[in-house]
Amino acid sequence: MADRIGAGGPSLLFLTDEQLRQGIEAMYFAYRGFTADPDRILEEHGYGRAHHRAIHFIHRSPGTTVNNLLSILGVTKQSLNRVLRTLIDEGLVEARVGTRDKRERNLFLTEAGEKLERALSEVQRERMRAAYREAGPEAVRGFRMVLEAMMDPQMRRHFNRLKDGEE
Amino acid sequence: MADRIGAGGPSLLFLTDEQLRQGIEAMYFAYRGFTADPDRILEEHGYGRAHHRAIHFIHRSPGTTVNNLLSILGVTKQSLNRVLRTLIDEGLVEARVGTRDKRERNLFLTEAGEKLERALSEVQRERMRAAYREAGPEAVRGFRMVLEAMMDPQMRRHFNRLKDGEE
DNA sequence: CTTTTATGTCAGCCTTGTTGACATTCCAAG
DNA sequence: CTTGGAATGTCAACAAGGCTGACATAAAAG
Repeated sequence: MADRIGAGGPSLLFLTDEQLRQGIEAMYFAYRGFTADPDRILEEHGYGRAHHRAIHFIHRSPGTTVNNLLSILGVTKQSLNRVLRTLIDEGLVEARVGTRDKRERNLFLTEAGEKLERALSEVQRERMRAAYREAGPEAVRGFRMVLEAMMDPQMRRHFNRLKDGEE
Repeated sequence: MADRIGAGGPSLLFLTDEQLRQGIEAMYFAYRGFTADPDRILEEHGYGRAHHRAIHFIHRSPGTTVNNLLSILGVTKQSLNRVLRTLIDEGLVEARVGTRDKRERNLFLTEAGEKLERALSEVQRERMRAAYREAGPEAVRGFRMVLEAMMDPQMRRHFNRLKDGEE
């Protein structure tokens, strides 16, 4: 015990390599749970996580452009285009030619798109709600703080912009 | 303000759909950061996340079997085998025939394997350390609590078994 | 001896990422 | 008005890493 204190003090025990490694594994296993429920629904429809991400952020920012979506998702336009094409062809997403700049496409969910979005976010929120309830409000604040500190600066900007957009 | 209290009380504000959605987005963006640093190193070596996961858990439990790894990673043996084959062929992993049960293969990292593991976990721990330091010990406890509550029961069992194995 | 288990391997498919090349549309600067 | 460049779409090809199904082998278990 004395040597542990000598190694940095009890207040820094949460920074030991062992603690950090447990945090890494917790992050890995938790993310598996985080995606498990939506994955099941997506599979029924023949979609994947890429479709989920597009649907989520279009729902979140109706009328967003392809470029903005590319910046949030961090993939190539070809990848995103393939996903968007499917969603548009199957009537979940509508792409309206931009009013100000006609080169841009403003993306919206159709009624069918909104319906799938609700189904996906419902199960994901339910898992989050159960975890939040079990851990309590104080833990949730800590959870949010650590996650935000873990983001790349550019992702943090996107995160905060989305957050502040609907306060 | 009064209607918010009426909607469930101030202590439950962390369970509003808006709060839950922010938690979902935080999880998504943070996971991107979480994997970004190892991904860069892996790319230099021509490996992917699947190799990282195998290396991590073999390092974590030297002598583990293929079956145990399958159960932790939740992929098919064909998928895992492809990754292990590469790692064995390139001299990062050694597969010794089991002593007790000769059908089993006990997996170990070679010196080269341990070296890559150190490089990968170093950058990942560094990001985790920075986030932990910024958020503080209380936040880290909350972070861990929420993540653990978010896991599927089977993953939580794996997580706790790994955790207790090296206390 | 037969069955089950642990593992490996081959073939083929899917999603989702990548790069490169090229067409179209259209704003904006000259 | 013309032209350059930006935003977008599209086609082709490729790779990683999931998946399923089928089959082989060795060894443990009954």
